[in-house]
Amino acid sequence: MARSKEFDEKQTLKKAMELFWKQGYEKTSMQDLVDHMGIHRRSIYDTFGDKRTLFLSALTYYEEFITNKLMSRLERDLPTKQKIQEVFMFVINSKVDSDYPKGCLTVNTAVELSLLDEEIAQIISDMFTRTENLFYNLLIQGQNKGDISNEHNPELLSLYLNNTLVGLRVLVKTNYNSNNIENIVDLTLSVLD
Amino acid sequence: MARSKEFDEKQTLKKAMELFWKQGYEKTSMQDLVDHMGIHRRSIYDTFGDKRTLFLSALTYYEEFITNKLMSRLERDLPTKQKIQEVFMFVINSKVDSDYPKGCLTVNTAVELSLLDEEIAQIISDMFTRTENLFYNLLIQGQNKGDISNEHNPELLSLYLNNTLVGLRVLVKTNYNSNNIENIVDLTLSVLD
DNA sequence: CCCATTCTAGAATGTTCATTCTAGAAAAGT
DNA sequence: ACTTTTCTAGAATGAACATTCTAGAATGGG
Repeated sequence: MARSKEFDEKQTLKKAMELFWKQGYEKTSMQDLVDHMGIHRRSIYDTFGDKRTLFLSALTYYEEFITNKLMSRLERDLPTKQKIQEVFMFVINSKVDSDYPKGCLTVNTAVELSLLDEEIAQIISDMFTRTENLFYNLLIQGQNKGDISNEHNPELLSLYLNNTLVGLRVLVKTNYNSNNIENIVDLTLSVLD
Repeated sequence: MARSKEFDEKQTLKKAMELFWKQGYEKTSMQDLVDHMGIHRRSIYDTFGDKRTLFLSALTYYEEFITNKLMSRLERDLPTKQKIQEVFMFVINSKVDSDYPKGCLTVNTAVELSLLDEEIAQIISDMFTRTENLFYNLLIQGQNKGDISNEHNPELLSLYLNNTLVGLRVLVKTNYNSNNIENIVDLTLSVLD
């Protein structure tokens, strides 16, 4: 029937994600995206719609991308506390791992767009809730396994852990001392004892 | 000698601060600033320099403004833990208090500009350090007064409290359940017992 | 009164923005 | 070979951007 697409849609979307991740929504121009995605301006509009729609797709892709990376880190059978530490380390390591920008597109977007775009605000809230659920499930598993005390309230703790993680995803972007960041993780986890 | 300025420089700078606070740096145009500051475009450039310079002034003014508001909340003689709670509540209340935008210009700027502007990254790190010092001083006072255990490490705790506060300043911008936010504060403060 | 300065108003400049367009070449199934 | 779609390339559009300009009115100390 017709000519087939020559670029890989996911791969191209990933390129857009990287740019939004590093620069934010407003700072990233369509020209930047054309240069970085490696396909024609017209192809971007045909495939991904306008800038905002492309951004929404990139945001969704980001969550999938990050979740996959994180989950593969959590496959090993570790004590619950250590699993939770893995989640924190995953965010902090992005400071060293230079393949991707420091920080987190979800937090960046929460800060940049939540007050200005109600639809995006809701998407971001949902994403935070899913992270919270991840902690919640780990804690419940821990209580079932017996390495997390039943005295603890998993619902409260998951809110608390999620908030700490949000904070870290801001601090890793600054010139903040990285020893400090590890100390924050240790102290936060001590609540689980 | 000459005609005197008709506008109050601080008051006009405050207007700029409000706009950057709500919209961020990139999203705020000079036209927005002209409309909101109520002085002529030319007067903005003459008085405050270009957009980035104006932003830096607004950021400095913001810290002064917020610090003053916060300090007046801490004048009363309260137990240390309650004083620290006051600091958290101050941030959270901004969610209800509609005079000013939700969230915090410091955190917003950390997220939006730290990776793109080294000078701003340093300014933001310094601002975070000063918040950390605020906590540190409260904790030392508490240990001297005797209502904070000497077992605690004030340096570690000040990092920890600062990070929690950063997280909250992101979450208050989202549609996140506000009951959750109070629970996070309570659980964070329980570490001080 | 005079002159330096700051105000007002809005036009001008030149760049960059997101988006759409024309125009034709390349592929793939019928 | 024909048709349909997607590709390439780059120009066009019209708005918005930061910044600077001309031009004159207002003000205040000498």
